[in-house]
Amino acid sequence: MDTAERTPANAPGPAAGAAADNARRTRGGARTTASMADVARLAGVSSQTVSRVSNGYAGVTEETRRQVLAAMKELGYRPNSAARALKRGEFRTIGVITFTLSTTGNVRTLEAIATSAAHEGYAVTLLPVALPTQDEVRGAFSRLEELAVDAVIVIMEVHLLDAAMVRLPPHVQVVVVDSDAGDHYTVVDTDQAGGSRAAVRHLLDLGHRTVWHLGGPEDSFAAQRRTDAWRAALTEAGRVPPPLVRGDWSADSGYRAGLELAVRGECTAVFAANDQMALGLLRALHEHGRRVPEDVSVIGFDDIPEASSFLPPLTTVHQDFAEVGRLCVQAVLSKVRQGGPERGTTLVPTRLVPRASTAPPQGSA
Amino acid sequence: MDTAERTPANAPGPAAGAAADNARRTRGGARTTASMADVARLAGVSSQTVSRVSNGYAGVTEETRRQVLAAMKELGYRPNSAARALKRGEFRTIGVITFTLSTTGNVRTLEAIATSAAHEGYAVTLLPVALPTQDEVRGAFSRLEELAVDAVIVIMEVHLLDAAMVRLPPHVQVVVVDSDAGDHYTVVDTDQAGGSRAAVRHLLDLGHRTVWHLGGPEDSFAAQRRTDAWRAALTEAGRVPPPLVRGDWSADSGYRAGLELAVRGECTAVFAANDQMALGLLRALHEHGRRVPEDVSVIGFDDIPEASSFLPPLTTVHQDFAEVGRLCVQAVLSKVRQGGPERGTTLVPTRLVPRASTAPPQGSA
DNA sequence: GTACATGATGTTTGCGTAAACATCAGCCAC
DNA sequence: GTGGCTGATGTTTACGCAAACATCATGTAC
Repeated sequence: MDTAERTPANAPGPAAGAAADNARRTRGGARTTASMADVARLAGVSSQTVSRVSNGYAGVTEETRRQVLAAMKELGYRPNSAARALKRGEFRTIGVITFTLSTTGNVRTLEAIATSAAHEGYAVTLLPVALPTQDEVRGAFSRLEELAVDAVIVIMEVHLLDAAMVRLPPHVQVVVVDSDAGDHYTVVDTDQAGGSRAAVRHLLDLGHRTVWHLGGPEDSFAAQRRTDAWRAALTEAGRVPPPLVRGDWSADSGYRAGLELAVRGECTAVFAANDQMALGLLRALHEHGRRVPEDVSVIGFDDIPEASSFLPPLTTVHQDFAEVGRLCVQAVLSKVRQGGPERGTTLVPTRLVPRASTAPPQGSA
Repeated sequence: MDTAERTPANAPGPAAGAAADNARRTRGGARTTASMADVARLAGVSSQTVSRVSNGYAGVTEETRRQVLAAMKELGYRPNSAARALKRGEFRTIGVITFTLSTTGNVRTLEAIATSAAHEGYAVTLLPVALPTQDEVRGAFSRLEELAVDAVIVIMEVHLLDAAMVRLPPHVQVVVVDSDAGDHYTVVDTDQAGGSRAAVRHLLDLGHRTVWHLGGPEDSFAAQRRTDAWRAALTEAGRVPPPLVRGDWSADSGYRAGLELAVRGECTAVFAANDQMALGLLRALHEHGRRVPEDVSVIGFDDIPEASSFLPPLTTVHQDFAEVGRLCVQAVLSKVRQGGPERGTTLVPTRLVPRASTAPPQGSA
């Protein structure tokens, strides 16, 4: 019994040796970190007192606290988060499930989530889904089931989530970005409709007869909403929506779509559903000798950092990803804390950023 | 009592009633998930047998296994990872510390890390560092100290890591991306030098007298290495390196630097340290009436997806971020498993992607 | 038939922490 | 001074899991 001869008092005295021994005891040959008990022995207090100091509870003498802190430092003590999580029943971790990080929006949102979460003392665990297939999504969620998270933020179309028939750990709260499922989930999203409307109005106000649209992929809810809003804004203004041209968000797809649009002389204004496609579009127009903005005006969506360096600098709709991320964390944590499954959609406003790719039409009219 | 009439089989019998009670016991009013004990009671076996089934050990009768699985399903049992981690002494989690996710490289590497880690049954926890200041870095690491991770991958300059004087939890293994500190850490990185050399050679082979360089920020090791290799390649070829122009990786900074370069008639070829700066450079050259590639050849680094849609499509050096991420995970897990602190640097090769922004010089020579 | 292996299962224990409860000294009121 | 009362600290316990060990049938060798 190494601890048998411990002198009571408040002070370790001869027991200090045993404490040190214990602190560097091994498990399976590997050095283990010191536990609360080790600190307690070295400081000559009970482990509960160490716990109190560790968690910053009142009711510990300044003297005792100092002693404990010193012991912690000497042993290099750090709380074992597994034990802590087990005891407290929470992990202080948020899981984020997202598709490919190749779109600016997802990345910026993720970054904002991580930053906000850190601020709240939460860690963020990343669950990438390589492909938007049911199997992949289901795989991610089944990994999630075994994962140590208190809440989940899903950055993806909710219909894929439903389609995957995932069952989440029952107590895990979910917030979804990019969806219209506000009646089933808590949703935080950019005001896609408002931004699209602003883009269309901007072009109409410049004097264009109508506005063409280079839309995103069919299975994207965000793309769908931008397209719907484009159509609605035109109809409201009494204009006839031209046929829809679709891309897949990539610059290449924008280029291919642009090849079609470039040969249509009647097309003087295009609203691209994101900046990357607008980039490809600019290239296609350029190659066909159609000047921007003299012959064709182009407006994008997102306001990626490079947009101001396009040729010409791109007029676009700015999204506040940081705010989206912040609101996601706030929403999901309020659900965790209050348990309430508040549903509904929160929209983050957008802002039109006029640059050099839009101008009044010059050829016709 | 729905389960009360269950016949004992191997045991409890009258005790079964308590099982149901316990399975739906509450904690602080909130419903708790079922534990192994609950499953065991319902299945009429010991919790150890449940554990065996849960972990796929042999030595369980098919009959028993079925019963246990059925009970698990009925109760919606999922293993508590905190308890598991506490018991096993490992978290199956890798922490990733990184600066801003606004650079393609970091993001792509992160994504590859997450994917590889998932493959190995590991989760990835993200620790963002908002600003490259010592305080921020130190903050990230102090959060890390309380974090449940077995290993850490650092995507940043190691000198910042050292400067922050961080002490990592002793048993946590580290792998660093983007550094030359292979003698102190395990480093995985792109072959910056090889890629830069290839870029310079490509331009010289086209007949350019020399190659200008639009370098990255001074505090970036990657930028430093690209710059060094550029200089070395020129010197080797007997050319005189022109003065260095620097940006900060952003397209805007490339534009500003481009304004300087555009007015220098003797500049016929530029090697930009990344594609974003190349984009800004293209814009500046265009605005000054200098055609690319006829008057000036431009080559980038990274091969971001948009590079093929630039005006003109950008010749660039392709980085295999997926491979970098994969190797990081492999390296860090081998350290975790073998405990060996193998140091040294692993380089991932690059590949030159010729597109339309480079050509033989036409004006002079 | 006894002894002894084998395989299936049950029992005990402890991981590190923190809540709940217990103790104990000092202090105040009357 | 006796009976609370307060504040500081110690003791017990349980969180959920899985390793280590214990048990107990059954089968098999001689």
